[in-house]
Amino acid sequence: MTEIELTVFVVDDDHDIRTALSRSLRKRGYQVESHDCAESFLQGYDGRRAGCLVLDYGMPGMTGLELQAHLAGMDCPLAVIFITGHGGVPESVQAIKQGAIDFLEKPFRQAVLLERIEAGFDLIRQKLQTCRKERQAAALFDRLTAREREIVDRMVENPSAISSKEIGARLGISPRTVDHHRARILEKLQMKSVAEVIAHARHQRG
Amino acid sequence: MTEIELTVFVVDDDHDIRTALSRSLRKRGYQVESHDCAESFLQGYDGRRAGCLVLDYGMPGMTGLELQAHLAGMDCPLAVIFITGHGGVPESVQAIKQGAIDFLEKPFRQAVLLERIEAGFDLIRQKLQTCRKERQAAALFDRLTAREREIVDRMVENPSAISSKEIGARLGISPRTVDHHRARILEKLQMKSVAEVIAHARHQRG
DNA sequence: AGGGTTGTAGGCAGTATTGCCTAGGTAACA
DNA sequence: TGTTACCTAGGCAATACTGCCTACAACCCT
Repeated sequence: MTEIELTVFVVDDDHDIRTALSRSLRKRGYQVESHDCAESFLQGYDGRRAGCLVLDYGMPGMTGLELQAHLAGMDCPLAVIFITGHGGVPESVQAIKQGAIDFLEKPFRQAVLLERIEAGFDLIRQKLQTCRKERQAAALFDRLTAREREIVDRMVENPSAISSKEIGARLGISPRTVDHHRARILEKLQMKSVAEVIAHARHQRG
Repeated sequence: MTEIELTVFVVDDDHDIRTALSRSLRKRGYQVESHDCAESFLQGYDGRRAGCLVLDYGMPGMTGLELQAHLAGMDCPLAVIFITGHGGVPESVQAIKQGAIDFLEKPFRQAVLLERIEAGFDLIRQKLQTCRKERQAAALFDRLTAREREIVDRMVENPSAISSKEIGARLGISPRTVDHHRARILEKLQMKSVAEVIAHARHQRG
C-alpha cells in the first residue's frame, strides 16, 4: 500500500512560533506548511490533504475555533491540535467537544506536541484507511443504473419483502424483470446473495 | 412510555457546596443524592440508576477523574459534569476526552449548571431509549438455541454463502436440517427473510 | 442511420426455499 | 420413568430463484 504523505499544518499569527515550530518539525523529517492566519490556510487547503493542524486558538480574523468548526463541516482528514496563549478551561472544553485531539497551553514542551502529532497521524491514517474502503464499496454501487439502485433501495428499506413478486408489485413491473435486474445487481456488485447486498448497503448508509 | 426517574448525583468533598447544590436542585424539583467522596457514591450506586453526576474533580481518596474512568468502564447511564476549584486546561481536556459533558470552574453560575444538567438528562434519555431498543432486539436473539445461533453466526459472518447446502457442509449436517433450523430462526425472530436476520444481527453486533 | 445502453418481459431447465408432515436419538428434569 | 426440549433428517408439493436464451421499445451518441 502506498503510504500517503501526511503534512503538519501550522497556523499561528505569531511569527516566532511559526518559524520555530516549522524549523523544528522539518528537522525531524515532517512535511510542514505554515500560515499566519486561518484565511490564508483555507485558501491553500483543498479539503483532501491529510495530516495534523497545529492551530492557535486566539487569532485576529477568523479564530482557531471557527476554523476548526468550518473544517469539521467539511469532514476533512485533519487532526486538530490547539495551542494557545490565553485560552482557559471553557475554551479547551469547547475545542475538545468539537473534536480537537488536544489543547496545549503555551509554552509547551516540544516533546508533548510531537507525541500528539504522532497520535494525530495515527488517527488520520486510520480514518483514511476506513475512507478508502468505503470509497471502494461506493464505487461498486455507482455502477448500478437508476432502476437497479431503486431495487436495492427497496430491498434495504424493507428486507422482509424482497421476493421478486413483492418488489415487482411495489415498482409496478413484472417479477421476471425484477429477477433480471437482481441478477445484474449481484453481478455488478460482485456478490452472491441479496443478503450480502443488503448487509453492505446498510453498512454504508448507516 | 413510562418516564424513568432521573437523579442528579452530587459528589463533592466540600460540605457547603453539597448542601447548597442539593437544596437548590431539590427546590427545582430534581431528585438529588449527594456524597462526600467517590467511594461513598460507588457504594450506593448499582450501575443502573440513571441521571447526571455532578462531580468534583479534586477530592481526597479516589479523584473525580478516577471515578469517571471507573464508571466509563461500566457503561452506565450517567452524564458526568465536572466542577472544580483548581483544575486547569490539561485536566479539563482529559475529562472531556474521557466523555464528560462539561467541566465547570468554581465558582460557576447555577444557571449554567442547570442547563448542563438538562443537556445531560437529554443525552441519558436518548441513551436509555437506544439501550431499550437494543435489549428488545437482543431478547429475540436470546430465544434461539445454541445451534440456531450458530447458524445465524455463519450467515452473518459470510452472507455470500447462506444456502442450506453451504451451511450444512460447514457444520457437517444435512442441508435439510439447516432448512429446519432456519425456519425456526425466522419464526422465533419474527422475520420473513434471511436478509432481514442478517441485517438486524449486523446492526446489533456492529 | 447505426450502435450502445437501459428497461421491459417471456421461456425453460435446474436448483433452492418453504411449509407441513413424520420420526428417531439424546440430554435434562421432575 | 415419563416429559420436554433439542438436534437430527427425510418426503412431498408449492413457490421462488438462477442462468441461459430471445425480444422489443426508448433513448442517447456518433
